[in-house]
Amino acid sequence: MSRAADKTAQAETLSRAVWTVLATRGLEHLTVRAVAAAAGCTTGLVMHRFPNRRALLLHARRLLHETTRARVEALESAAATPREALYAALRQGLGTDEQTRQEAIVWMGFLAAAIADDELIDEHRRNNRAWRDRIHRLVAAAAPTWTAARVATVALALIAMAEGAAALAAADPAAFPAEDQEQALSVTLAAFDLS
Amino acid sequence: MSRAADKTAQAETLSRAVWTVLATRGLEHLTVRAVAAAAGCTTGLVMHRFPNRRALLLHARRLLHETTRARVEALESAAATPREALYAALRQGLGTDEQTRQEAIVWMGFLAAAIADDELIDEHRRNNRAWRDRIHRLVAAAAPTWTAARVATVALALIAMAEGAAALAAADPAAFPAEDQEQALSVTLAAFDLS
DNA sequence: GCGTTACGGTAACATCCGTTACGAGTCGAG
DNA sequence: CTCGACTCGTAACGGATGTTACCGTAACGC
Repeated sequence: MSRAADKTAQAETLSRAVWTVLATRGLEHLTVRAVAAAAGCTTGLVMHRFPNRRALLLHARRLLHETTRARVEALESAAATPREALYAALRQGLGTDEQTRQEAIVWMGFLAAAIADDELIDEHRRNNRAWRDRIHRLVAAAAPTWTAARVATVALALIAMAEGAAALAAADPAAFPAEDQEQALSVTLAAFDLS
Repeated sequence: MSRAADKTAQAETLSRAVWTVLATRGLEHLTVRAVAAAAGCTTGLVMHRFPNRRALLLHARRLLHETTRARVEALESAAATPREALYAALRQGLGTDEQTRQEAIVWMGFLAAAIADDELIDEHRRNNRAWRDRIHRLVAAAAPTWTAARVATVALALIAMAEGAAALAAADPAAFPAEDQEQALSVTLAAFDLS
């Protein structure tokens, strides 16, 4: 038991180290040695916990997915109305503070790494489709009279906007401050009569 | 003269090789040798043309910026009205065909590489700000009665949507087909009364 | 025609990478 | 207490990477 708990705790520590390296040094410096240094251990522990580097990245990717999913679900269940839930879910997907901006950088690093890795790209697609389906469901609940086609189109527009705003803000926080992103989201929801 | 022309032509060939490697193998395999192989030469030519790998990437990044800028300006000057120009500019920023999807992948690869490179991140910011200013100008022309604040907010929403749609489509073309992206753009412009 | 110069390929260099082998230390069962 | 299994750090290996030095060769001025 405690052994198993220790193992998962170590895996989580190493995954967080992967995020740290990815956010601060970028994909090109994401080496096993750099991860070990960020986690405060040696490469021996890393390679004992994961069979190889790809498995390490895949676990870190999945843990990031799980973390953000849990956060969104908490926001969603805390919301009073579907429209509040929709706004809260989209808002956390922007790059409005240091944490979400770093998440966006890590997100993008994984995506760049997924170009040459089938498992990573599969994970990314599964993740993005689940995210789209979630927003789809919230839009449908927020606008019950809409046709399915309009729900799908607006859901796509909304997740694209959140994704793009996060990417823009992650690379240039000064040019895309939090208030501007939130304003853009609010104005767009209002234009769709979803506010 | 011919020497200078040859030099710039070679630099362009090498930059296109950088794009090819970045689009097909990803940032992790973007090595000097891979670029030389894609360009059909050896590393000697590459290192004779550019002082080091970073200069090679920076040149490829700037050439990509210049290429897309020229394409957008051509679309803009060919448009009859500001609203047509706005739609055309945003539409080419989506990931609606193989070329634009590959451009989005390359774009993202450069962004991932820029995390650890000050010159690359500066280039990216300059580029994104110019792009935002262009859309800002087109929105202002398309909606002359709007306040400056609304123009800025809507411009941000629109470039975020285009950027995000391109990223989503580049990673998962099957889930985000061209028609859906175009539909989302059209519907959003209509919601803002810009169609 | 000849010497010079720039061009580009070859090969080497030091370094860093992922991965593996091995050994010291630790914990628990009998 | 002893022995075996497990954990993790150390060190090494083969291979790849960015970069440099060197050398043949083709083009250009005189």
